[in-house]
Amino acid sequence: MMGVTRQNKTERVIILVESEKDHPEDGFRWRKYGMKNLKGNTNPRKYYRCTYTGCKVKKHVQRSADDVKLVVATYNGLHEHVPPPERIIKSGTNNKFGSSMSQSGRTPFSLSGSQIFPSPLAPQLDMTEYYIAGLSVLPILPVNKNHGVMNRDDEPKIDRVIPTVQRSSRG
DNA sequence: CGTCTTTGACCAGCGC
DNA sequence: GCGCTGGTCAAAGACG
Repeated sequence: MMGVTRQNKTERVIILVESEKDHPEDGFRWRKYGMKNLKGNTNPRKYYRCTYTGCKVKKHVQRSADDVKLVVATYNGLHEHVPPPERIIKSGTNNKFGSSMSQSGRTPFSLSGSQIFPSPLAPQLDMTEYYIAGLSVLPILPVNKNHGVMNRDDEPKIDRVIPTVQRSSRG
């Protein structure tokens, strides 16, 4: 059936990203399955589901009512897999893992271009790093304000904010 | 032809 | 018990 379950026990990761796109790339493949206009936010919330076979990870993306440039991506669950290589390759052909890392050599963490996902069987890994790795390479900012995001079930675990601003040229 | 996006309707949980 | 809100499903259309 619908299966409308309040997953307040599921691993939840909330990431704030400054992006002009409603759905910033994170390395995984997502399929949109719904959209809803929520109260208190003029921007609609979009629901995505991981299309990876067997993966039940879901996420909803919503623009902050305070900053339209701020995209709040809430991940429900953990990926028990790694982003499909094809995805990485395709993305890398442009400016994702491939060029961005190979040329700049800068990595978000201790990850290397060939070891971005060291263990595909490590669901306990901090998936946030994966998300961020796929999103962009930027410093982490402390989250002081909740932007009024999710206050219904419990306190969400906002791991970090990722302002994807073009700061590379600014220096 | 296959995949993905869009959109409306339905159902469940919570508050009053 | 009723109403509101949030979350998900399913069908149709568009694109590669």
